[in-house]
Amino acid sequence: MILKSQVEWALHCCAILAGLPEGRYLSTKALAELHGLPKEYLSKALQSLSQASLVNTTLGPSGGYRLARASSEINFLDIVEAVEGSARSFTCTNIRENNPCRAEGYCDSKPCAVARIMWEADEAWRNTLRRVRLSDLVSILSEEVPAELWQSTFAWVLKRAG
Amino acid sequence: MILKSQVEWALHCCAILAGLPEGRYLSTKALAELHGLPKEYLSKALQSLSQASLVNTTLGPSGGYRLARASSEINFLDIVEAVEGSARSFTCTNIRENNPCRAEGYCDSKPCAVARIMWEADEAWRNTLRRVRLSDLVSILSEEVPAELWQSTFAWVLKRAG
DNA sequence: GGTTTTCGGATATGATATATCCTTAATTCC
DNA sequence: GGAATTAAGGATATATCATATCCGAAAACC
Ligand code: FES
Ligand code: FES
Repeated sequence: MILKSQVEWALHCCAILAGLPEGRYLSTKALAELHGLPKEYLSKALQSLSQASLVNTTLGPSGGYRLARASSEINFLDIVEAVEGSARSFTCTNIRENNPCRAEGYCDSKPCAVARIMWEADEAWRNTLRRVRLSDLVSILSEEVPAELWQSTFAWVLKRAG
Repeated sequence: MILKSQVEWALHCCAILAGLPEGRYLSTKALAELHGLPKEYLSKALQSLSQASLVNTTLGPSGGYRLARASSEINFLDIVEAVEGSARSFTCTNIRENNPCRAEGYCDSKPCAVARIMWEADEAWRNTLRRVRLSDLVSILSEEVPAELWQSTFAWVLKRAG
């Protein structure tokens, strides 16, 4: 059970977009360069964010991506589910139905106990991600990343933001 | 991020083994038949349980599997990790290192904030699974499964247990 | 009109999950 | 001792999914 690397990419990109001044856009090219990622493939992750309405896009030479709402209104789960999908990690294939002792036509009323427990764990994972806002990540980063690097990075970004 | 179906299989098999009388073994063949699963492939899941020391095995005509310890001493995480592995679902590929603004040779002191948050969610998932014992599942099942089916199933199992 | 950009579709490649087969060694039963 | 049964593990095949690249269309900017 491994999340795709697109999840990491999307999170880092959102953190950068969160620092963008109102109304400016940042292109896939800039985001790919900044993170050392394949531009074409990163583009797919950004498209997922766009389809989930987490970011707005515009075309043309000064186009690119920006957050669709305030970074305090976007949480980690929004981003993770945008690229990873919202399907549960555990799927019940109902093998209990194959029990040869079961009466013909017998139908279970509830989802089975095994699945319910696994789904509970899934919910705990989701709840943790739901509680962390993108703005929280930005706060942490702005404290942890050396001030010099933090500033030069946003200077670099602003030079490329349309 | 999808768990393999072996996880479901292992959980159901453990629930059955938990109902086995002291010292008896149940073969892969019986477990596969009971759940309608490919015997050879289910065998791989059971081997994983064996390598994790969750079950004991014995060879020969009356051989098979039994729990290595009491069902109250085995939790869901034990079983899930036995077949799924214990690697974290999120891996930090350190793309922050690719930032062109970083000074040469600069080395980060801690794991990055993104990874720490994702790992926290992972821990929440694991903790939930850790809190549920195999004996808890058996209790739930014994209440939920119709008494008739529950009894006939264990009669079926006992007839095949060596 | 030419350039730059997002978007979607097509396609290729690699890794992993799923599944089967076969050999070996241990155990039971006769 | 010999035959039958079983788990363990290696080899292999197939399907699905993650990763990655490429291209054409449409939109925006100059
Ligand atoms: S029948 Fe297996 S998890 Fe529901
Ligand atoms: S650098 Fe991306 S998660 Fe650590």
